[in-house]
Amino acid sequence: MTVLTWSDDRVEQLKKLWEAGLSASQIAAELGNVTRNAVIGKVHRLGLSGRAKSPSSAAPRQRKPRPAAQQMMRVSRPVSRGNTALAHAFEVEIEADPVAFDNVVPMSQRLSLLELNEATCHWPVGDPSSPEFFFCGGKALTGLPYCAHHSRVAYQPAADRRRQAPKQTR
DNA sequence: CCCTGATTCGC
DNA sequence: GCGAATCAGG
Repeated sequence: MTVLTWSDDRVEQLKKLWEAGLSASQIAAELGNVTRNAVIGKVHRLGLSGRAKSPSSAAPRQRKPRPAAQQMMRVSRPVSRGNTALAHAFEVEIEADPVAFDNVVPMSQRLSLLELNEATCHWPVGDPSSPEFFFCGGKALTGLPYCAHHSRVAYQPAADRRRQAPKQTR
C-alpha cells in the first residue's frame, strides 16, 4: 500500500503531531514512507512553519547557485523506511521520562487525536501508532498548546528528549 | 558530528 | 504540489 499523495488523514496527523511539538524526523518516522524533508516541505506548504521555535530562522537565507553536478550526484535511496519496529523502538525511549506524570493522567481526561482543540493540552503520550496512545487533554494555558505541567516540560531542554533512529547517508 | 527547521528548485 | 538537496544554526 503506497500513498504518493498526502491524504487528508495524513495531513491531519501531520498537523497534530507538528503542533504537539514533535520533530519533523519523528513525525516522518511515525507516518512512514516519508522523509523528514517531505514532512517539513508539507508543513511549510500548509503554512505551519513555526509553532513556537525559530530563533534564527529570521536570518536571511543565502541563495544557492544550483550546480548541475548535483543531478548526477543523486544517490539512489535505499530507503529503509516503513520500518515500524525501528520507529517504535525510539518512540518508546523518549517517553521514558514524562511517563511518570503522564501515567497519572485520568482516563476521563485523555483525548484522541481528533478531539484536540485550543483549550486542551496537546501533549502526546505514548507511541502515536499504538492504541494506547492519547493526548493529555488537560486544561491548556492561554496561548499555549499545553497544560501547566506539560508547558513546563515542553519548554524546558530535556537532555534526553532527542533520540534518533534512521541515519541517512549523505 | 549529531541534530533541528528553512529554503530553494527540479520534477 | 511534492520532496531532495542544501543551508544555517544549536
